[in-house]
Amino acid sequence: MRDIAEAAGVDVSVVSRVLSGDARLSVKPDTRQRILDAAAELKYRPNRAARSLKTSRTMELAILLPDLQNVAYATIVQGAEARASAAGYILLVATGSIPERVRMLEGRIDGLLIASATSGSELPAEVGERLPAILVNRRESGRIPSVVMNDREVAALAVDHLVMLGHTRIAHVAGPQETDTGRRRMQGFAEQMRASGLEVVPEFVVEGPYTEAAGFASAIRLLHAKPRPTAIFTANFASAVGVLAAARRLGVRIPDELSVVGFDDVTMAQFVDPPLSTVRSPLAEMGSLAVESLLDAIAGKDVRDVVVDVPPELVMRGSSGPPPAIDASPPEAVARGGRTRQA
Amino acid sequence: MRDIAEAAGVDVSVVSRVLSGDARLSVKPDTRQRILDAAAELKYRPNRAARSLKTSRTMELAILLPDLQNVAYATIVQGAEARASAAGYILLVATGSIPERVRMLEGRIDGLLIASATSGSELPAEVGERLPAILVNRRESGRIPSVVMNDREVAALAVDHLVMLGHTRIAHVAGPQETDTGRRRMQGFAEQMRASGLEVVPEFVVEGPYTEAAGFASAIRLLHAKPRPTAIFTANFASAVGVLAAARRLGVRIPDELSVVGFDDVTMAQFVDPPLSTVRSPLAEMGSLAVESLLDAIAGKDVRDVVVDVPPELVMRGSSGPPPAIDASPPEAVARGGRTRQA
DNA sequence: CTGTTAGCGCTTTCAA
DNA sequence: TTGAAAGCGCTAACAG
Repeated sequence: MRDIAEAAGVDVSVVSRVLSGDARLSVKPDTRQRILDAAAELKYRPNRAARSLKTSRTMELAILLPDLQNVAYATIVQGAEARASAAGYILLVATGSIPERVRMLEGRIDGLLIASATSGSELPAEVGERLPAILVNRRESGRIPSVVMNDREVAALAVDHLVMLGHTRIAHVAGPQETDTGRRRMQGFAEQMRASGLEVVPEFVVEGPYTEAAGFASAIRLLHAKPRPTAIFTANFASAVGVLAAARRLGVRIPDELSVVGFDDVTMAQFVDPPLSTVRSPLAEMGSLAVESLLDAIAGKDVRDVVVDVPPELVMRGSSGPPPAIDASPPEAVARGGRTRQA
Repeated sequence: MRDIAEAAGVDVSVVSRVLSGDARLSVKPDTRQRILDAAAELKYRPNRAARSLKTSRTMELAILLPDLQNVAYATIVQGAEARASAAGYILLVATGSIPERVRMLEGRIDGLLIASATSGSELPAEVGERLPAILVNRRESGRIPSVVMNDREVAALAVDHLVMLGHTRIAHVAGPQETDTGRRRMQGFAEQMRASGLEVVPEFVVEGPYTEAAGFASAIRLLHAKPRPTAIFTANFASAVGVLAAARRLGVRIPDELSVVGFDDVTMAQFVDPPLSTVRSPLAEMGSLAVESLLDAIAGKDVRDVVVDVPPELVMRGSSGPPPAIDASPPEAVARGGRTRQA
């Protein structure tokens, strides 16, 4: 920068003003141009450390993820990354233990997005205080504002789809109930069941981690129930894959004997067997809005909880259909039974 | 830091030495303790920007990924992240256009891992020069050292498995031939075919992107060939999923009529239909070694290309088996045909 | 073993 | 519209 000043015949402070893109043009166009030329000539590259030291801003954000393997988070990150870039920020992606990561990130970032599920109070004190933070895809009572999608509505849409098809014995392979998404999706399931005049049978709700293995195990249990459910709504994609595998293992045909609807419409959903009907949720939008909130928080505005209001869609594929005939009309069956006894 | 110095009754330079964990203990234990206590008391947090400005090191690395959706890269990142953390570095994960990302990362990181496929020369000049860099999972003639796994060997293992099962008409759903992994896996395929005395039929090698859709399309083509292959080796997991879907679509039974072997043993492999036989490759090790090389490069050592030497494993599941009877013994069939004609 | 000193490269008052 | 000057917090010679 000193070199540029010299080359342009001005003071470094002027160079700084020009190169920082200071909008108020208290610089003669001629001078500005000379500086710009000199900078290009000398291939000037700002020293971020010096700039950070002076401004105490790093222009870096970070997002803490539970797991890089979960493709749903990849989509959230895409949305967040796009928004962050647009605002001139770098987005750092990290996984692992929250306190440990916060300790390592501390001082290197201007703000933190937390998408990891935490068991409550393990957030270091500085998070949300000295370090602006936003919870993504989860809410928590406490000082940190959140950005979530309307999981209940999305879940309700799935249930509604199954109800419309004629299902009445609908089960739910739920996510971990210590996670906020797991709870809200289950709530949406239960609410929509009741709203449709259906009972939430306790044995038809099985909780487990968001993994294929857990989905598999849960479905095995559900499919051994008598009578068994005619439809299963799973709280994420991996679980749905597990459910499909379980049905296959037990020889339960989909969708003839069992309908399955998943959560989050990932690319692979259309390539599994059968192609998976899913509800599509606004993951990218959530990431993008989370960054927006975070930028507000950094700017010192006070930030409220946000619920992404992009309406979910249902993508119907081969894994859902009407319930098996005998189940489609249980009242008739009962009636016939009655008649039989009368006869 | 000044406050600590004051509280401990020493100079800030001593504080700096103690808190930087300077190994050479040219500090009286007593003094050291006083400083440590004061630091804890005052909740001292180092200012990274100031430190970076002085040392011109940021203790941050970055890895550039083609795509966050590809779970194989998630595993590479895990390995890299673990190694980086152990060395006190933060690992930044980024995707997108290389030149653009490099521009944004420039000055914020001490080194760069490049796992994105690039079409040749689009690497900015500073990469590998001012900014130490290592190519991960791909090689390229040029100034940047690489860390790769032995893709040829891994691919050969898959072919060998199929040959041992008795297959002779083996096809390959190859990755993009403009990527290094795509080329090397195809090479491994071809070499092992020849080593097994089998011919590489050009129509049995179909190239495409590493996606489900491409795998699907390639398999449709392969399965329309006459005679069609009895086995398909795919260059990644997503393609294998596409191949399974295609076989299903055409009513080709797996493994009875067609064996499928995938590349990269991801969790989901055991939950698809049928469970996918795969070769397991040393992804995490590759990530870890890549960071190791990068640290060497940062330290100014000269770094050579590395090939991860963890031997691959074959994980046999339901998608591979002996070829259909008529194919298992083509010589016999011919012989019988001969006899018939003789009769 | 500890203190003195200079300065990393930049921004930002303040004064001219 | 430009220049002078101070200093962000830390490290690393070097001297004592």
